[in-house]
Amino acid sequence: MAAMDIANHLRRHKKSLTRARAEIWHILTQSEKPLSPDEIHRRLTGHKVDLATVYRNLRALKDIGLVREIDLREAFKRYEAILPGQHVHHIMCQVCGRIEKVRHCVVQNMANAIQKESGFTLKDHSLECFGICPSCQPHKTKAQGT
Amino acid sequence: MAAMDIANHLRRHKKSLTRARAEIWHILTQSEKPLSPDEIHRRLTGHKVDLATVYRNLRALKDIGLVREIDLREAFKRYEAILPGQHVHHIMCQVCGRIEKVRHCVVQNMANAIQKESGFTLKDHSLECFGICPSCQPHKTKAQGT
DNA sequence: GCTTAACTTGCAAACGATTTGCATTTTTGT
DNA sequence: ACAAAAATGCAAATCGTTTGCAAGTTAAGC
Ligand SMILES: [Mn+2]
Ligand SMILES: [Mn+2]
Ligand SMILES: [Zn+2]
Ligand SMILES: [Zn+2]
Repeated sequence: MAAMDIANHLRRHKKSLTRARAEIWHILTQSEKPLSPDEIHRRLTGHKVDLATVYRNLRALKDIGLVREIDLREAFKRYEAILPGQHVHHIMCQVCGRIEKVRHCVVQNMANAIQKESGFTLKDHSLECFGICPSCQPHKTKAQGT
Repeated sequence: MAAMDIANHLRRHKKSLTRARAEIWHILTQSEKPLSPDEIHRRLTGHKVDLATVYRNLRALKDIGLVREIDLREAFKRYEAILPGQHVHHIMCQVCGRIEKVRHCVVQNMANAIQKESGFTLKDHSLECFGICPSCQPHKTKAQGT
């Protein structure tokens, strides 16, 4: 989604390109990981933007398909820009909380099998992984108790 | 998880087998779909159980690995009994809300690829699908506009 | 640019799912 | 049955998120 296109995308949906929206969109496109509403709010540096406005805009951007909402089993949701040609999932470290992208999408390969098994037409999916990152791997010692 | 084993499983974790727990567990094992705390609460027929107790017990059962918490993009979480040898995901109809099991797990096949790509040790994952169920399929007519 | 309608925002209050403090009750292990 | 540990009911608190409304901004046509 070129920075230029977002305005058109918004206009098509009768939405304005406001300062808050532009800044939120910028923050999301720059971030390497999905951000919480609060994190986004704290990164807003220009004119004052209310947290409620952040929520309203995240919802608006999500509704028109520019932003994806992600549940990583935290107390809040995270949001990330949907970039063209990118289908991304995530893996979060259960020890340190680090979040990385997983570009591998397993679901698309199996879409047919899932549709066949369920009889549903598959439209969308959530896939998030949890594990232990390289830095948090337990150190192996010679003793290998139970 | 045989009905008998749950008591032992609880005991191993210093948890009691209370009437509320037994009843909640029974409700979960009988349900064909994951239930919300409120749905569970409404299905409790025996002696009075407070909704807070339902929440406390769902958390307890989840913490000791008997119950799984599921996010289907609703305002609440759903819970389901973890039965031995079952690895299940779900697909929800975006039109009528119907929920079906997806016994197919795509992630396990790709676990190695994901671990290789991310460097993480994969421990767990969430995978939920969304689509349109057979009853809600749009009726096809001869006209096929854009 | 000017004008007006449509859309958005700040602010404070409301919401709703979930959690928690505490006195009381139930369950457990002996 | 008994004491200790764990769980419960109840009411209040929490906290992420939403909403009403008056005021401010943006979009579109002159
Ligand atoms: Mn995918
Ligand atoms: Mn799976
Ligand atoms: Zn880590
Ligand atoms: Zn349906």
